[in-house]
Amino acid sequence: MDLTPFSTRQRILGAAEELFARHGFAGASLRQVTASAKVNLAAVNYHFGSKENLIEEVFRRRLDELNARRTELLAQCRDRADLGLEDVLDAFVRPALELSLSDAGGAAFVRVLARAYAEHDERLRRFLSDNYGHVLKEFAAVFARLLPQLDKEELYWRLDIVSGALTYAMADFGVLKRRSDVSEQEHRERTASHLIRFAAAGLRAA
Amino acid sequence: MDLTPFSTRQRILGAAEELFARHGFAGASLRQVTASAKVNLAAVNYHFGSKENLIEEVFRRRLDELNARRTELLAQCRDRADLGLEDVLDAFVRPALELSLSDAGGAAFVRVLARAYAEHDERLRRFLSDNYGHVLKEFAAVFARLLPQLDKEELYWRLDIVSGALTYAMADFGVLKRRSDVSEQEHRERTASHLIRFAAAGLRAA
DNA sequence: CTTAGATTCAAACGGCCGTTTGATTCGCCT
DNA sequence: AGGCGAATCAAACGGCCGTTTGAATCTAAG
Repeated sequence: MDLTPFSTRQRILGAAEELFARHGFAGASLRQVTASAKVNLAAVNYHFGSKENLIEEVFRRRLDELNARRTELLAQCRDRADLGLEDVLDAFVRPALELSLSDAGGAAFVRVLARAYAEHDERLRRFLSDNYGHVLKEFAAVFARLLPQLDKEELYWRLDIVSGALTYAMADFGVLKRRSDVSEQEHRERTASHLIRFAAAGLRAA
Repeated sequence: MDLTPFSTRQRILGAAEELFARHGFAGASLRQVTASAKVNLAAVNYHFGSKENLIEEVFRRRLDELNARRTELLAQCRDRADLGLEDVLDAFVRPALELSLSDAGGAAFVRVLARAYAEHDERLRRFLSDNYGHVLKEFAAVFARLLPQLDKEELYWRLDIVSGALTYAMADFGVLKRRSDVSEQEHRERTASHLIRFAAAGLRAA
């Protein structure tokens, strides 16, 4: 009987995701990762080449899907005649919300994403910018159309603030604790909804 | 001629601040810290007892002053008759802004603070909550008075989002690059000003 | 000057780190 | 059945980690 139907590769990625979320990239060792994944220590370097590459693969596995979904929802926005700020914000936030609800690893990954910002690592930033920067550009263009009163610089300031608030809130970094009478799913959906209303008001500010 | 007029203790704290900001708590080693501070390796354990305690002291040194200044500005708010949201937000943001402009270490510390959120470390969170939680409570009370239309839960949601956006923006985590024709000081002041306007609009949202 | 306490120092401690090796096992194809 | 590449394994590599030691060096009071 095989209790571990997932491949060695997948089990490593899953364990790395959770441990990186909890202890950071430097703080989580490959020994912890491989022990948690119940695979041999050498498997990481066999399948990924190095810890650095493993980190990149942890991002790639989730971001490919996340950004495809964002692009898809944004395309739906473009067709709408009565498009509101809230719709575009939803197209950006909802995929992250869905990811965080999909499974335990998805929730962990949202925290990993937030850690990536804090790390300020140049290689990691370039990797993210090279692979997923175009999606952010597409969103910025749609926001620009909806907020014609803002000049380009002002718009970029505000989008930067929005992405910060979003990253922070979805990663559950705040001090706000989930009430015990609210399910994890309900809690996250409320977070997203509050976030969108707050961000829309901030973007519209005089 | 003594080129290093600061005490061993202070030089360790300064070097630790900068290296923790750049590489994180796990990523910056005591060997890097003591080399950068030009002190003996053993000095850290002599003066602070452990790396954990050093981390706490890095926080204490700056937060005591930061929160005293916040409390002071908040007290001035209480006396004003025509108090606006922006004034209270300013009382919260300005001390962080002043700190980040005071010296290189201050700017580094603002990033260290943001890292503390990302670390999600239980001991660190308790330390921050125990020592500085009362200041946040005072601000929350004043915000509650200015936003009577929001119930308590709604208010806490929004303040949580505000503190996230603030932490993220002041730590320069965004992708927005400072324009070369704007000084570092001017850049940070604009950040604070944009932040306050954005947050005020978000807090006022219907 | 002497002495006691505070501080600094080089060196070493055991332990964990990321990575590599070379042998062994597995799964599949002819 | 035999062979071959892919995958797994235990073991070891050099190196850096946080911490401790005990001697050397300061500093200031008796």
